[in-house]
Amino acid sequence: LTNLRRATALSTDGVPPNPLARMDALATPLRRRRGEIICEDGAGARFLFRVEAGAARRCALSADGRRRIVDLLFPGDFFGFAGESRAGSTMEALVDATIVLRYPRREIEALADADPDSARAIRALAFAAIARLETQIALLGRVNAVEKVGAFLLALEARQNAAPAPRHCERSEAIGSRGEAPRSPRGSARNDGPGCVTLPVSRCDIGDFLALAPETVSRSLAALERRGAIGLPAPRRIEIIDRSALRARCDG
Amino acid sequence: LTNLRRATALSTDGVPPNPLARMDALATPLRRRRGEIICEDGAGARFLFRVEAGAARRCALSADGRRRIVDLLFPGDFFGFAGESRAGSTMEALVDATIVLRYPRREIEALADADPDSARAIRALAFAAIARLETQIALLGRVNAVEKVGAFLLALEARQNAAPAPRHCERSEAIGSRGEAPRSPRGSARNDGPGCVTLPVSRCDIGDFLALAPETVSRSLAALERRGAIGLPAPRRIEIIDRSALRARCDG
DNA sequence: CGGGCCATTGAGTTTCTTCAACATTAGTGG
DNA sequence: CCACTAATGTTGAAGAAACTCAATGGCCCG
Repeated sequence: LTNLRRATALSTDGVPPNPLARMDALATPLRRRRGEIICEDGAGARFLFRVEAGAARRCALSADGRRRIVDLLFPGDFFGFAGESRAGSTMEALVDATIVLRYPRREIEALADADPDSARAIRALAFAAIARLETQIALLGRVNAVEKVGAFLLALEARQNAAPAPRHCERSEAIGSRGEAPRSPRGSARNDGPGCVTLPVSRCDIGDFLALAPETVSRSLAALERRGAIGLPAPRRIEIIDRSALRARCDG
Repeated sequence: LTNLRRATALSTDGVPPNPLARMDALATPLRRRRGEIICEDGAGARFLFRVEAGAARRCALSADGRRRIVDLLFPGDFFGFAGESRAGSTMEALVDATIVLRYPRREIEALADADPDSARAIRALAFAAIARLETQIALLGRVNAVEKVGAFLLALEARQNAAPAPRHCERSEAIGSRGEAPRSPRGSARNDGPGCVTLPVSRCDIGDFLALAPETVSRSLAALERRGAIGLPAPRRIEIIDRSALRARCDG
């Protein structure tokens, strides 16, 4: 995947320079503010999505009215592979100035058939999505609430660090220049400094993600702070002090 | 996916008749008995796997010695996309006469580059794996143990029914003819009749899959039986009597 | 027939959830 | 500039749920 990013960054000529750019030529960019819905229900059957900037959550409503966050999406993450025929499935922006590219599924399939490079890129994205989901399964499989939260923090840090530079600068800048400035005082999904994670989600969201009550999330964070594993300078900012203390109990 | 199966079943000529058969030409069939290891650790980085017959579980050992079942695999299911660099990851047969096809990753990638049909088939398999994992996430997100077990039963029934006929008959029969007979008195992963599921796994396995203690699994099954949702003629056989009673509480 | 694995059931304990109150912060309008 | 409001986060206490430990019985296999 790093190769793909590098190729993207270096592309300069007018011809579609790389597989991702060729795909993006088919895409419709969707710009959303915090809390706004990006797509609903069966849209996943006709479209694929990729987060370009910001962050998003994918939710599913149960019959009992409980909300489940199935996936957290950060820049570079794909979504929509499974067809998503499930009802009550929504995708919402977590921060302001979230940009999601929407690809028509049929055209993407046609592009993949015609262009092996694009097909390879799509496979890589699908495999990345699988890895993401498997990490999530390993997370949910933990027994302890503290372990769940600790592993969640490590996974979040890894994913925020894994997307260091904005890709497809030409496109996202073009969009950003005609909207408001992309800075947001508290909603940034980007990592600020080594060992420091800015949570783009509330305690309640984390709870829906980890199958925990929000109070339990709060208590688990407090417990991790007490034992010196993390620091909590602000509710949405977390310093990861003792990474091994988290990993020791949370390694899968 | 049904189109792929139909095409496979109808193929008769000598030329590699369809994408899956072209992929299978690169595969090494692995035949395992119940409990035997199919692959270990980083093998997923070099290979892809597809279950041909029987059933398998994919496990990950935590640091605390706890075992997590990350995925249950039935005929047609793929595995190995994510590279699986995680240590302590194993894949084991759940029933006798389990056959798994092992594909060299590099050759599969090369085939996908050269043959759009194969690439499309691989995408379809990857998307199916994503759907599988998302179902699993929705399962783990449930709060109640009874709900988890109920949803697990429905998902298991759906997946066992989704693979009605053995694919690639020529190949698996050729293998079966030089081994023992594929019948197994209690290990069949196939559905036996409408609304009846044969569990290929122990209560302990189910617990490792759903993040529950085996006793809780047993109690949940007993509770579902008491409320008339299921019948338990034998420990490994489950009649699904009131599907809506399971779905009402377990719909995602 | 004995041994081991699996499944079930019971009792006690830990953990998490729920309900509630309170603190903090951001946004709003006077 | 300040009060007000709403959303969010924290903390406490009671209850429910699941886990652990333990014992029992069934089944298959040697």
